[in-house]
Parts: sequence; structure tokens; C-alpha cells
Amino acid sequence: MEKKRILVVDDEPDVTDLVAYHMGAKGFHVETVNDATASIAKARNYQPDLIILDIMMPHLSGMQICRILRADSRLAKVPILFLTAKAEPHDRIEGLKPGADDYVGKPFSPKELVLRAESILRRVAGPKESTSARLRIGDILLDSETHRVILRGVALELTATEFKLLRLMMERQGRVQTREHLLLNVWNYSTEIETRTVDTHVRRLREKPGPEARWIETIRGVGYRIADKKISA
Amino acid sequence: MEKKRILVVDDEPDVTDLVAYHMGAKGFHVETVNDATASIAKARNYQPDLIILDIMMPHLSGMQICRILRADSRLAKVPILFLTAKAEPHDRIEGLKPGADDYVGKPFSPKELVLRAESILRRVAGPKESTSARLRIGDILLDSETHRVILRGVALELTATEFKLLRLMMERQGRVQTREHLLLNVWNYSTEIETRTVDTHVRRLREKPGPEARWIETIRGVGYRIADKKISA
DNA sequence: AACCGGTGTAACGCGATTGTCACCTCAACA
DNA sequence: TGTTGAGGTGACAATCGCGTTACACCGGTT
Repeated sequence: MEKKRILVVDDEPDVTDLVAYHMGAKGFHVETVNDATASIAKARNYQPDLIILDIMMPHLSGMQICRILRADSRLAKVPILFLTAKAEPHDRIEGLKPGADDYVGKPFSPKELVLRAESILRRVAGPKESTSARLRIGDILLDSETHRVILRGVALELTATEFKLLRLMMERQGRVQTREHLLLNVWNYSTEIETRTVDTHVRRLREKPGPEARWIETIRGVGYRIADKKISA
Repeated sequence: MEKKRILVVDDEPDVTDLVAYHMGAKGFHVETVNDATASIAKARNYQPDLIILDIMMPHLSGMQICRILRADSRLAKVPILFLTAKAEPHDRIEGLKPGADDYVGKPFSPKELVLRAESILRRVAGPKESTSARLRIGDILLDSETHRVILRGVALELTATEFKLLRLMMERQGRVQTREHLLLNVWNYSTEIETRTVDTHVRRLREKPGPEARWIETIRGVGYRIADKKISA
């Protein structure tokens, strides 16, 4: 895979440097614009694979830039990763969905940012994983389209988070999922989420089918795994 | 599925390019005419699956082209997607209804245009799920031609929006519909429409049959779904 | 003008969901 | 068999999502 190009649009030199430093270290080619108004032109001839955009800039709203980018035929498909203030009202973040592919709330850890960026690039680049709508392991059946889960013929009522958690584990059938990995994919790797939260949700999942149904195994010191009866070593 | 053909009729090179770029990237085969008068001939031997037509052209009205196309036996059934100015008088937009399958108001986002075009092609091309104007789920009966809905033998009086909403959900029987998806297909993906509007309309739908008829299910944190009693593995 | 049906939006409130903590259990190991 | 730390469990407050109500607007009709 050739080197990925990332364009950072942010007027805070700190953030800009931080991104450049970390992503650069990870093998990305990073360019930076701290003048918001110049960002469009820059983007146009740089043709980045990803744009990291701060929506909290003093003069020109990142939101506006986003719209302009989206309206530009040559840039419309470039994924955008937003940097937002944590205090941002929830609905505003929702509101930027049409343009944004993901967002990271400030303050963020470099690690988080890098992970998210990589995740986006992976997703956009290769839709190789045909995550079929239907998954099945043993007597567990999960249908993403209807959002239904059936275990031993009994329908389970799962919340949104529980559903995502279970689906992730089923997609990686048999393999052990570390808490970190679960946090990264189910939650948006909000750095503020404790890893123990995963435990709680696993517990809630476990008790759904009623007692004495040990379908999610604990791998002590590592993580969790969906029990696959067929593999008995 | 073989490659879909799209014909763009517009005298503005900008728009033309934009469409070509995006749709082309999406795997469509796009041809373009910027001379309105030549469009009919072009259309006739190109035999496109979809025509995107600007009704705001200086010399020849897109409306006239539309009528001519409709009158041509070999093109009459080709769906037409109009590009209209946002400021367009309301009655004019209404006036083109008979010929148009959909329209997008300028300025539009590329994303919007592509989505609408795909939506049309999907609707026209893939009548895999009973194109028939009649849909039935459980004891709900919907007839697109007569524009009637009957639930448990009782006729429901639905407004236009309610009808479209219900039909979309019935077409996607069982599958969960996110608010975004509903907005996209029922409303004209006017980005200005709030997602909560969907809630309100779902509510209005719900109360039509009278109390205690939970036929539309809520999937918390995801969207809505028409109850389909059968749980099949 | 007054009215009215249809539609989109804002505000409020309640219950479900969720993240976190404190405490408990138990497996692993010496 | 005692120690230790990872993981289970129950409880709690904050938050979110959604139902619900009320209201403003817009076109069409009277």
C-alpha cells in the first residue's frame, strides 16, 4: 500500500503539530493548513486520502469548510475526521453526520486519533470484509438488518450497545477479543471510557438468555470470546 | 448486474462534470449532452437507464425536453431526475410531476445527487420484492395504485407523507429503517429536515388505527421497523 | 379575510440505557 | 492454604432517546 496522504486543517499549531508528529511517525504523509480559508485550495491540489478538520476555529466554521469540501466534485469523497470540543451539544455532532465520517472529541489522546484515522482509511480503502447481514455461531443467530438476535430459538431483546458488542464478537468468531479492541470498535474509543465498562456490558449480555447460559467465555488476563462448541481441543 | 447508463442533459459544464465524476466513480457509465436540442437524438440511441435533466437551460426548456421524451415510445419509461433551482416557483415544480420521477434542487450536494440517482435506479430496476403495487404484511394491506391502506379490514386515511413513509417501511419488511434512511427516501433528503420529524410522522401513523395497535416497532437507538411476526432462523 | 388540513419544529418529561463505582468471588500461584 | 489481582455483581446517577403535546407555517378552500 502506498503512503497515505492526510491533510490537517486547524488553526491551533499545537494540535496541528501533534497530529503531524504522530501520524508522520506512523508512516503517513501529513500536510497542514492553519489558515482555514486556504484549506480548500490546498486540499484540491493535495488530494489527500483523509482530511482532519477542526470545527472550532475562530473565523471560518469548520462546518462551512466541510460543506464546501463536500460540494467540490474532486473532494467530495475524501473522508473527513472531525475534531470537536467535548462540550459540543450532542445534536450538533449529530448534525454533521452527512459530511463527516467520524469525529474525535477534544481533548483526545494521540493514540486515539491515530487509531480512528487508521480505522477510517481501512474502511474506505477496502470493503473486502463482506460483513454479511446474518451471522451464526452454534445456536446463536444474529441478523443486522432486522436487528434481531435469536439464541436457541428464543429472541433476545438487546440494547443498541449490547447488539454492537455481540455482533463484533460474532464477527470474530472464536478469536479472543481484548477489552481494548472491543472499546475501539463498539465505543468510539472515547478515551474516557473505562475498560471495566466492557465487563459490565458483557455481564448484561450474559444474563439476557436467563441464568446458566455460559455462551460468552472469559479468557482471564486477555479478554472475551464467543463460545464455539464445535471447536473442542 | 450490468453497468447502468446515465445520460446527463445540462448546459452547465460544472454540473455535468460533477455528475460524471461521481457517478462514474460509482461504477455507472455516464454520457453527457450540453446541447439541449441534441439530447433527444442522443437519448434515443444511447438508451440510458436514467436521464438527469436540468430544467433551467437558456434556450430550450427542460420541460419541453421532458415532454418530448415522454412522448417517445422508446424512451417513455426511462426515469428522469430533474435538477431544479431552489427558488423555482412551486407550481412549476408541481407541473413537471407527470414526467419526473424525482427532482433535486440546486444547490445540491454530490452525495445527495448520487443517492437519489441510485435510489431511482434501484426502485425501477430491482422490483425483486413484488413490484406489484400491492404490499401486504400481516394484516396490513397497502395498494400504491389506489393509494389505499387497509389494516385489519379497516381503511386508513393517510396523508401523502404518511403513505410514502408506510410504503417504504413495508417494502423493507422486517428490516430496521434508520431515521437517516427514511429521510433519504421519503423526504427529498433535504438536509435541512430534522431527524425528529420522522418521529412525529411515525407517531401520526401509529395513532391512525386507533389505540393499542403496536404495528410499528421502535428499535431504540437504531430506528423503526414494521413488525413481522415470523421469526425465522 | 378567515379557516383548515398537512407538515415541520420546539419543548417537556419519563423511562430506558449506560458508564462508573464499591464490593465480592474466585482462579492462579506460591 | 493464604495471597493476590482479575473479573463478577449489584446499585446508582447521569444521560439519552423517544413519545407526546403544542405551536408556527404554508397552500388551498370557503
